[in-house]
Amino acid sequence: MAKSEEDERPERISDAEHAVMETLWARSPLTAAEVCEAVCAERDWSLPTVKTLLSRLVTKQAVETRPDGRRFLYSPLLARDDYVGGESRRLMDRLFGGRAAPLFAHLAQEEALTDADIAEIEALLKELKQ
Amino acid sequence: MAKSEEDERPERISDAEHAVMETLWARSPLTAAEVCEAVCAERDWSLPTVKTLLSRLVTKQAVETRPDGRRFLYSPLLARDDYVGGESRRLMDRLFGGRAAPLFAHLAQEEALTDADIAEIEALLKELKQ
DNA sequence: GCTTAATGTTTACAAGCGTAGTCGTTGTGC
DNA sequence: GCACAACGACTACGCTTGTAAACATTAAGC
Repeated sequence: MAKSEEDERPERISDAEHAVMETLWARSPLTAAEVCEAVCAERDWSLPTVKTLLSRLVTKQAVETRPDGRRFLYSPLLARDDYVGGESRRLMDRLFGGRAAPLFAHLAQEEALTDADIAEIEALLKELKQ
Repeated sequence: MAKSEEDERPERISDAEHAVMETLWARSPLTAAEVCEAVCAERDWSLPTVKTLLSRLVTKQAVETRPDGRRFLYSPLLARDDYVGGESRRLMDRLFGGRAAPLFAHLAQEEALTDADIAEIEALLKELKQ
């Protein structure tokens, strides 16, 4: 047991793969055909493309399969929150020295914040402080 | 003038390229060798690697060159703020429906916010509201 | 004048990604 | 029983990325 690292390699999920994940996060389990129904139109993909992406996601252990007769039902293994958290953190680390405040400041400065956003954030802050 | 699109293709900057950009944002203009001095150790790169990345960045119009005798001085053409803004927006759009509040909520929930962050954000909010 | 060191340009090459076609198997309708 | 449709697996292929070596040019030192 010289290798304690196991395999915990998060295995980056690509952009196209992410679109498939979103579909599965929205509803699962789904067959490959159902996933295609949900995304093929929007992204202008063919069914084979979706199948490839699903396979890759299975390899990356982001999606799991359950046999259902002759076909598979696909479900997310990776939780959306984990993915979102990882990506957010990556961005913060790369661009804002790992701190949230500068990120926030940037958004504010860019006027990317709506009044609703501001109100919502204020409410969150209040909660955090108590 | 049938083509009004010109060329405004933001041309995604890769991870490795970004490291070079950070160097140039920190100080510029720099020669290739100077850029290498700044990043080669950390990323374990060789000078040729840096040269390749610089060329690609020039192609992508993210960096400009000024001849200095027989060599070039490299400077960023793309402003850091623009890059950071674009990347932040991309993340928000992809993962948070384009809204800042959910992103913020996520950070809060993940306890990625330090007390200092919270204080800073509060101050920003106050400013925004007035 | 000629070798050499510095510097940009070109070429390389494996891995990852986007996109999709082909193949082999197998349940199903007739 | 058999043709066919559905489905996953395998293969493909061009592009980008990470990483770097080979090459060409040229200023500079001897």
